[in-house]
Amino acid sequence: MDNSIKVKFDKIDRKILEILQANAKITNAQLSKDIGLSPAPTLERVKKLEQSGIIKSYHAKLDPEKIGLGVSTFVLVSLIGHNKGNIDAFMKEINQIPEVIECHHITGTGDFILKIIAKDITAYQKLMLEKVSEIKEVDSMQSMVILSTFKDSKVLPIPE
Amino acid sequence: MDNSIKVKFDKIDRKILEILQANAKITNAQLSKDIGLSPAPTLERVKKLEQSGIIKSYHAKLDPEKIGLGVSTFVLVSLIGHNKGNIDAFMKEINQIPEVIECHHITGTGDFILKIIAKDITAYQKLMLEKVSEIKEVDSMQSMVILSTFKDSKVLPIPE
DNA sequence: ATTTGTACCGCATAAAATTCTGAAAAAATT
DNA sequence: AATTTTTTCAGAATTTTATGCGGTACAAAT
Repeated sequence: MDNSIKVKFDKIDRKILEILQANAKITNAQLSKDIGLSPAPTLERVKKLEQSGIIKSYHAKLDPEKIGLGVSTFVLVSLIGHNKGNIDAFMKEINQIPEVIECHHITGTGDFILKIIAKDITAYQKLMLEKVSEIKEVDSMQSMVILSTFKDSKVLPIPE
Repeated sequence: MDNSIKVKFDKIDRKILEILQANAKITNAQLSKDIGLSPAPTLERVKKLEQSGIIKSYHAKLDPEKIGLGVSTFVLVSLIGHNKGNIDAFMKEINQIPEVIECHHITGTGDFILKIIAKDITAYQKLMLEKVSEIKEVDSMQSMVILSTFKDSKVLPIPE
């Protein structure tokens, strides 16, 4: 049995997705030229991709430095227990901390990996001590400070 | 001396940035209502934020599952040497692998952390064996497979 | 061969973005 | 405190873009 949600899209749709991932602000007219269709069916395809949930949302990407966010980190977090209750409680706390941009449940070293962004090291330390460490389900943490980012692509490689 | 690029923005700009991070497809008319200005100055502010580089770009966010990307991982990579030449060579190779979505230079355990996305475990293994491991500057690697993602916010917390 | 459905185009219209002009507010200067 | 200068704003006009609507071609199925 196959429970996965299948949404089919062809070569043209794939091209649309690639373009919109890289540049969501392109006009429909330009997009239609790039993919070799007229504007009407182009827009129709985009709408379908949105409705089907293949395109989830559109976002502006900011320059962290320019808005005063100088420190980004990954944090490996181990919980004291691995039962559902603990994980849910942990997640609830994490969701209330806007500086925690990502939270993934992972295999391997720790239980979770977080991506955190803060103004500076001082603000980061404060955040970790007063917010993250305070979550009672948290056992140990290991921080990895990002020294520089070489690649941060918003374009996923669509298979086939 | 302060070499950082200072770009000032006020409370209204901050609100614009928050909104556009969460929803880049909002119309200028609606955005202007949300922030309490008329369309003309609202657009002017957005354009300035774009020109100053505070807003870097706009992107469509896709559903990885629905485009057939079932496996995401973080990989800690140690290089055999830490000199600039090695790092540059490594970066050059990494940039040619579209499945590597992110690459950050970090402190701590390893030298780099990568975010990789692939169709399935088989494709992931193949990618790691034939592409990533083959980079001669790579010493050791440690993979962390993402079991589930609880938070993946595109909204950075703007300080002040 | 006929039907049925799908995807396309071109055009008309609606909506949105953008530009322009002048007024008001804020900041700086005297 | 008054004046000048600069910045920011609103409203209307214009341009650009998105959207909706037949109508047509093509493909698959009967």
